[in-house]
Amino acid sequence: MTLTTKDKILDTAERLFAEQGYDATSLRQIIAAAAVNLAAVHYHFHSKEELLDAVILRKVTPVNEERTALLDRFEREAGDSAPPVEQVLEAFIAPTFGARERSPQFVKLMGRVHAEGIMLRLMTEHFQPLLRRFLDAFQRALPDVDREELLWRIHFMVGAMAHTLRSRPEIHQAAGVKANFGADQISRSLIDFLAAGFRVSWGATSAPAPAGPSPSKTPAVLP
Amino acid sequence: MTLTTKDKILDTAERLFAEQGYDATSLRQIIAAAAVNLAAVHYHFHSKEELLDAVILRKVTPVNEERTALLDRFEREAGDSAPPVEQVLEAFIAPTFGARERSPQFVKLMGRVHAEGIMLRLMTEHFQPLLRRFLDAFQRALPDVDREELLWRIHFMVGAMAHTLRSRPEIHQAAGVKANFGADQISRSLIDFLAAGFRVSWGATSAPAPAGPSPSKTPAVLP
DNA sequence: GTCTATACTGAGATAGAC
DNA sequence: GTCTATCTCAGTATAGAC
Repeated sequence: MTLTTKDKILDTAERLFAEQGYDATSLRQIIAAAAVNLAAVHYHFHSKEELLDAVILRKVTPVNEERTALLDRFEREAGDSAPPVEQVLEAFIAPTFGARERSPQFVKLMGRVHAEGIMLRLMTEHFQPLLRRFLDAFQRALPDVDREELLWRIHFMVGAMAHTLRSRPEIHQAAGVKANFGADQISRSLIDFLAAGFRVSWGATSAPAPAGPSPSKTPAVLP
Repeated sequence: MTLTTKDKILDTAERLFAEQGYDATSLRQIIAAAAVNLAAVHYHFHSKEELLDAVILRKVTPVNEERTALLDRFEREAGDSAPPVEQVLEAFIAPTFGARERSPQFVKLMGRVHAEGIMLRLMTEHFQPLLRRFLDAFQRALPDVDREELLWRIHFMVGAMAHTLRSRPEIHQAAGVKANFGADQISRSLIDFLAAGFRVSWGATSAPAPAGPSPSKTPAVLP
C-alpha cells in the first residue's frame, strides 16, 4: 500500500463516484476516505470535474483498446471482405459489457457519464479516432447506407447501449416483470436489435405505415 | 403578466434548467430572474429537486396524453387487428419530437433528465400506466417476442430516443460530417431503425456471427 | 395561506506557509 | 508536494410579517 497521493485519490474517487454518482460525492468525502488533504486534489487535478475526467479516462482507455483490437481481429479474419455488422457491433459493445463484469459499479457510472454532458467534452478529445475507425467499419459492412444516416444509427446505438449499461430494472420494475436476463443475454439481445436497425435499407422509409389507412399526412412529427 | 409566484418560479426554472442544465442552475439564479424570494421556492416546492419534478411533470403530462391519444387512434383505425410496430413507435416517439419543435430547450432537458436518475424516480409514479399501455401494444404487434425481451427492446428504444433528443451533433462533429437532417428525418430514421430491431424474431440469435470462421467461442461478453 | 429576511451548514476553490 | 486557513457560493431551515 505505498500508493502515491494521486493514486489514492483516483482509486477512492473511482469507487465513490461509482457507488454514489458524481454529484452526490463530495471532495471532502473522497479525501476523508483516501486519507489525504483537500488541497491535494486541486493540486493534482485542478478541479472536481477534471478529477472525474481522469477517473474515466483511466478506465476507458483499455476498453477502447479492446474495442480496436477486437475489430482488428474480425477484419483480419474476414480477409478481403468486410466483417458483418454483427461483428462490428460486437467489437464495440462487448468490451463494455466485459468491463461491466469486472467492475459493475464503474460501468454504471460510465452509462451515467455517457448520458450527461461529460462525454460530450471527452468525446472530441479522446473518442475521435475510435469513432472514425468504427464509422469506416460500419460503412464497409453497409456500403449502401448514407454516411450521415449511418452516423445517426451509431448515435442510436450509443444511446441504447449507454442506457442499458446504467440501471437494469427501471422499466421492468415499472411493468411488473422480473428481469432474469444475464449480462450475456442482454448484450446479445442488444446486438441483434441494433444489427437489424443498421441493416435497414436506406431510402425506403416506412413513412405511410405498412398497414391501415394512411393515418397521418403531416410529417411524422406531429399528430 | 399577473402570474402567481408559483408560476413565475416554474416558468423561470424551466427556462434556466433547459438552458444550463439542472446542476448548473442555482436557486438564487432562478429567484433573481423570476424576481421572487428564495424561501418562496421552498414554500411551494420544498426542495430544488421537487421543483425540477414539477417543471418536468408540467411539460411531460401533455406529451404523454398525446402519446396515448395517438395510440388510441391507431388502434381504432386498425379495427380488429393490431397496429404495426411502426405505428406504436410513432405514437411513442412523434409527440416528443413534436414537443421539441415547440420548445427545443425543454426537450433537451428531457433527454438529460431521462438519462440521469431523475426519470427513474418519476417513472414509477407517473410513467407506469403509459408504459403498460405501450408494452401491451408492442406485445400485440409482436406476439412471438418474449415479454422480458420485449421490455429490453423498449429499454433500448428509450435509450436511443433520449440520447437523440439531447444534443444533435456530438458524434457528427467528431466524425467531421455535417448534420443536415431535420427533426422530421431524424424521427423517421429512428422509427425505422427501431422497428427493424423490434421485429427481430426471438430465439434466433445472431450468436456465431453470419460470416467468417466463428470468431469467439466464449460468450459474446469477452474478447 | 403567502411571502420576506436572515441565519446555518456544507460544497468547491485558493493563497501561502512549510 | 503537501497542508492550514480562509473565501465564496450553494441548498436548506426557520421566525415572523402580511
